[in-house]
Amino acid sequence: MVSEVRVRFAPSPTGYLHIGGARTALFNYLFARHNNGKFVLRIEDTDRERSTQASVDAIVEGLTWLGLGWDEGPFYQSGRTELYRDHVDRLLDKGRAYRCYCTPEELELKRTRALAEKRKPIYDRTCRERSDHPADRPYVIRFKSPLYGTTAVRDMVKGTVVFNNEEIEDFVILRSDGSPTYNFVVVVDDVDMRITHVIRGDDHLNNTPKQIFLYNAFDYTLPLFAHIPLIHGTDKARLSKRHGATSVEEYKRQGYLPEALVNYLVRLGWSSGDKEVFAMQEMIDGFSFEGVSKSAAVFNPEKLLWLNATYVREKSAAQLLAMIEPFLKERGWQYNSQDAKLLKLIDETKIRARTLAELSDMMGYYFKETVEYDQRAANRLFTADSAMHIEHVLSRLSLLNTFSREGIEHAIKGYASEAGLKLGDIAQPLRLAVTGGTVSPGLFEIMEILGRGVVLKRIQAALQYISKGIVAET
RNA sequence: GGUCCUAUCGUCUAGAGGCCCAGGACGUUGCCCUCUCAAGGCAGAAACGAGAGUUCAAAUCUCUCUAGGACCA
Repeated sequence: MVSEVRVRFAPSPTGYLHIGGARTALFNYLFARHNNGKFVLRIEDTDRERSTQASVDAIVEGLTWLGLGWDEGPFYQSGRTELYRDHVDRLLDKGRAYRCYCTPEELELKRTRALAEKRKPIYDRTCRERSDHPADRPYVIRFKSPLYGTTAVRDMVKGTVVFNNEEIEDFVILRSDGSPTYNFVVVVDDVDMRITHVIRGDDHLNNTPKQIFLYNAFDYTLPLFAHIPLIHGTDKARLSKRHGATSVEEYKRQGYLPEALVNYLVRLGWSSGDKEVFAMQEMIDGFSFEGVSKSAAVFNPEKLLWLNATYVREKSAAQLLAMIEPFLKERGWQYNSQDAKLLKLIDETKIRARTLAELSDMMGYYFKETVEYDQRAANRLFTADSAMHIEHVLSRLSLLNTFSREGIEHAIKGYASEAGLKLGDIAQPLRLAVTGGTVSPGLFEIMEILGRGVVLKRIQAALQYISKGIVAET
């Protein structure tokens, strides 16, 4: 029987869930699901100074929001110090590690001297064969790295990458304060959690030979590695805060849908032919490392926006209303989830909105008691001439038996043709009167949704506004 | 500085020697539709980093260079 696939996502809780981290999590998740394996969440909180519970919460919430559920964990490294200590002792007993008493000052001196003599600034292994154990001096524990030969990393993305063992020093596995180092802890944890496939950012590729040394020293079987390329900002440097929004939570707040973000992220470094839009199940079914690219990808907010828009469009009005709830609240707008007219308005508006925030903003005229006019548009459209036309339309609208889309259209188009106007000539001033702006869904639909009372009131208000302006001018 | 990774339109990518004077997507330009804005439809501009080599044939293989990135300090 082939052993079960087990992968892990192992973030440090020192900030929010980063876009890059989210994608690493996603690839792990997809690989696990594709292979009916297990996805483990491990919190790498060995850096107690910088790790916070708030950050753990943010990571958990972010993953949950994205729909990347894990099967085991979260496990915390901070609760596993015994295990690490025990493993250090095992290496010591085996003679694969040793205590190093060199002081930081000595090491610094060795380094600068090596640099001056154009040698590699790696540790010179002074303490490697030392047999005394001065009890009163602080020490670190170093791993006895092989002195010659090569180490090959077999990577599912990069292929086989060969490192010269001479390049790799006797690295520290336990600091003088007794805390284990990253490379050591990762190996112990991955073995302990029976991780079969290590999928992580390619910033770890250079660490991998050290980790392979450790696997070998413990006689553990190696996992398979997959080092996925990093995400870059527009300047091709690793994505960071100065490139704009980098936390998953920020995208949530800006009104992006999790499906859209996931879909965007999966296409950043992975492809399957020409397909662009993927449902989660399609990603799971189609995912493999064959389709993962080797080079870093630049994060493109425009494309994410486009994808988000396509997902917004596919949602029903009821779904969208539920989703924009926090956005409406934030704007102080009251609403009723059973409001059929609001649902209708959402249906009319969603095709024009790219985010939930935009969708909400575009419907402001529905919630506000009165509208404020876009000033430039008002100067252009609210003229004495258009006031005259608007007044005629007003009287026709007030005469309608039923204030329906068809009736409204008939009335307005009828007036326009009788007056020898193009529909646009009258529609734009009316739109401005009713919504306060020049951009909206179809005017007749909007009027029907707002209802006779509001429409007539707003047209009257516009007429008043215009007449005031004209008086002021003359 | 050392080691390692990478290199197709502005961006994400397809392409695994002839199907490629390079395909799709976002963005962009023009046109159509149209009450505005979107959406939609149609059309267009836009790339194999450079140089050697291998081969009848190279975006695809090899080497050098260049450029970017990551890691270690």
